[in-house]
Amino acid sequence: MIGCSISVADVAYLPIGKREQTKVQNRLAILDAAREVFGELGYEAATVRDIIRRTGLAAGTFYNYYRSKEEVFAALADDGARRFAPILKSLRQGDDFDGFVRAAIVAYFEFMADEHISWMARRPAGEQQPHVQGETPEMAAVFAEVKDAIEDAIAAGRGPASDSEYMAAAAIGIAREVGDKMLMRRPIAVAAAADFAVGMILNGLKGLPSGMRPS
Amino acid sequence: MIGCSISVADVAYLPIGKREQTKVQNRLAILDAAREVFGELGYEAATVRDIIRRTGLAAGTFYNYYRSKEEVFAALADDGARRFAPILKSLRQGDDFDGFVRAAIVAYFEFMADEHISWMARRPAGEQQPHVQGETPEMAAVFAEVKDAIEDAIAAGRGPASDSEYMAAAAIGIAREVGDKMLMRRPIAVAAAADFAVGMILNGLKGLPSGMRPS
Amino acid sequence: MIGCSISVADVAYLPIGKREQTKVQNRLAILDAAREVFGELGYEAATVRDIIRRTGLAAGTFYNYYRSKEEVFAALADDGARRFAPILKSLRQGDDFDGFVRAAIVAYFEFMADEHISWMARRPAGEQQPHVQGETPEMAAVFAEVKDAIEDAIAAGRGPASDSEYMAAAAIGIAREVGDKMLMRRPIAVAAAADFAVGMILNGLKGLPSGMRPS
Amino acid sequence: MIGCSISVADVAYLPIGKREQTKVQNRLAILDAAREVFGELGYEAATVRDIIRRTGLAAGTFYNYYRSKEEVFAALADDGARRFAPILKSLRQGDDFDGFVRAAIVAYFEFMADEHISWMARRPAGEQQPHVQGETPEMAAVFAEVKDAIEDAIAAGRGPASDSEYMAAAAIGIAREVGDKMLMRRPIAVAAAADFAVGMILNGLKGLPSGMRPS
DNA sequence: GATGAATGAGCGTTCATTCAT
DNA sequence: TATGAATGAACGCTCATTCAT
Repeated sequence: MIGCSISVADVAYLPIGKREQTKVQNRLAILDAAREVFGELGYEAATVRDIIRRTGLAAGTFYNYYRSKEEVFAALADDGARRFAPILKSLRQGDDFDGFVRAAIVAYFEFMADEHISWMARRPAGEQQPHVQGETPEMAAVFAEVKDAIEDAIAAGRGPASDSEYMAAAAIGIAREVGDKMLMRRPIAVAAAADFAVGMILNGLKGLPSGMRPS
Repeated sequence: MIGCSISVADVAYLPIGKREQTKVQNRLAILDAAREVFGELGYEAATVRDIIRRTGLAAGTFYNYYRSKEEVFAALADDGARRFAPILKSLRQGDDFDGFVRAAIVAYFEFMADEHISWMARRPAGEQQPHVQGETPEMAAVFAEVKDAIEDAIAAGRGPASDSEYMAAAAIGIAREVGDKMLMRRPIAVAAAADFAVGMILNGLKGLPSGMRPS
Repeated sequence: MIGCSISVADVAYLPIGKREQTKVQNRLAILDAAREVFGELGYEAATVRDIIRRTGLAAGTFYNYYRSKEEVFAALADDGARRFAPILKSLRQGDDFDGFVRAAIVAYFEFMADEHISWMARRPAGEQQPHVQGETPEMAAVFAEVKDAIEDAIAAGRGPASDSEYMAAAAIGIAREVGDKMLMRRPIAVAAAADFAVGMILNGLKGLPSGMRPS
Repeated sequence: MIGCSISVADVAYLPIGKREQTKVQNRLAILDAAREVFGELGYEAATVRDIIRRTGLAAGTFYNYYRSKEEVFAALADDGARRFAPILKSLRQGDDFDGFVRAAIVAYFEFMADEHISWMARRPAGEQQPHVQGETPEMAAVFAEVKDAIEDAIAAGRGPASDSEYMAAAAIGIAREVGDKMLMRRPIAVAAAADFAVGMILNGLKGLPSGMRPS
């Protein structure tokens, strides 16, 4: 399990008074609500009102924690990136390119799957909104991190010697599109999707084993 | 040169009077403004009033031409798809998979380049907006067409036998990301980008010729 | 048959050229459309656009004939009053008060019934709008005329000697309310309604014959 | 004195803080403004923005209290009906028809007079709008109540045996028209107007005492 | 005179944000 | 600090009216 969503322990690791406890809880309530709203409506359609409505807090309280929709979005994204950072760090160090690619893809896909599952699980059973978009700010942020890592690795010459910018772009494109498809299948098969994506990145369509079929 | 953006001549081949001319001009002004706004803000963030403001027309005038943001967006997208249709049609017929992929990518990249150039050219020199997203509705529509074509071809078993949904997704991801990068380089080198993308799709990073470098 | 709706003959009784013919027709088209619209939507909800839409004429053409919704409403009302004038005139002359009241009520009810029937008849069969209001400007104008006549007669001392303003108000109130109910029954029974209203005006509830029942 | 219009004391019997006071004041300001606007322009012509403008509040504030023109109208009408309910209740019980009619008319006229006086009084001296229609939602609601009562009584056979629908209509017509005239006289003489209306309903013009004259 | 597109004020409503409590 | 009503800019859209054709 790579990522776990924000919890009180993440933020309040020091002895705290009643007041701070409330502050932390409010902050978490806002973040949770925001994640849901962004995931359901998408960034543009989401409004601050949507978020505060879901927290049960007063409108003004939101602004004690974040100054705008942008800021709470960034906070979520940062959280995703922060949780992903250790995994990513280890990736940047090895010098086996194939292994690096595989590790990066696996890490990214696992993160996505975890996020997606925990996000879906949090929704009440009978309450299936029709307009779920499915990408949380965390996923977007982690994607950006993976993208940077791949670009760095390729630019640093750890991969084949070709147009490094295009190479990174291609790898990223594969990761994003195959990752999205992966989330739409049941069960979510991270390993299979990662195998596919890595094979595709390294060897293209022609290098794929002919037996692969959707599970 | 595959597509050329809408011009007065396309629509008003029989200009009879001033009234008709103004109508055509206004329609084009709205379409141009809408393309810009969608390109800069994205579909969700764009508002009808943004479009109106950029035309300099009165608010009510917009509604003489289109009933909503959706409708003007659809008009732009349809135009892109319409101009792209003939090229696409020829693509779907051959049965050489490699050739098909190459043709599809080349067609898509050429369309993007044309659109991008004409879009950029239409902007006044000193007026470089900072928030340009760069994807017009036309590009989005054409991308969707190419995506369908690739998915169809792969699902029809014209490519290697593997997980066809993932295969299509991977090819699409490469096309989109490499295409976007291509537009950011000067000069815009369609052939080189297409070579890269096709090589990547078919043979992956490892199959790339080692000499490719950004021009 | 007391009233007949406006016809070409009413307005254009002189030899006329083609152009005048058109002008008359347009004017009538506008008046007819306006009557329908006012009858269906009521004065407030009706818009100039509703009227011109129904004529098939251009928007600007309306303003060659009337300057506003108010003006075309007034024209319809005037027409009603004009057609009703002769009947009313004869009423004002006799000196038998009971007879005057009966004649006034009968004339008013007959006018209403005619208008209502011809207005209903003009609507296409399958096209029963749900929001019909049922009072045309003509009816309103004729009602105002009858009101004046009754007020004049009572103020002139032709009726019982009491508070003449209240007397007229009471008579008017009866005429309006009973008249409206009359229009809602099928068949529309003018004579019976008039009998009732006259009896009520002259002798009150206690003077009514006990056998009267809705037909 | 039957009704008295809404006052702070009615609603805020336990004023706790400034917030609550302001809320009550705003609600009343909106209701007062709405009553004026409806009285002057009529329900159809009145707009939410007319009401807002007259309160001096911001546009959005209206929607903190009422969701629409319909809702604020209903609030006013409900208030009228609510204040009138006890009087009406007692009316429905007796079985002396003449007494019932008198009581109903008196109650209605007294309510109208109170409303009218308090409404006029609330207007600044120099500010006599020309377009006053004079019927507030409260009056309309109470009129509707009286109408129901009379229709019920007559339909129940408590009056003379004749066409009960027409009978009720006639009585209602008298009440409305005579009541309106009453409001235009100074001083407003409720008893005299009621005497007149009752006499008229029961015995018609011919049964009126000959000495009645406007005071 | 007829046309019908252009105009811009105005409508109902929502929203991010502020600030007195 | 939390509250939640007040604010007013902005939105999508309609309308009466004008005026070049």
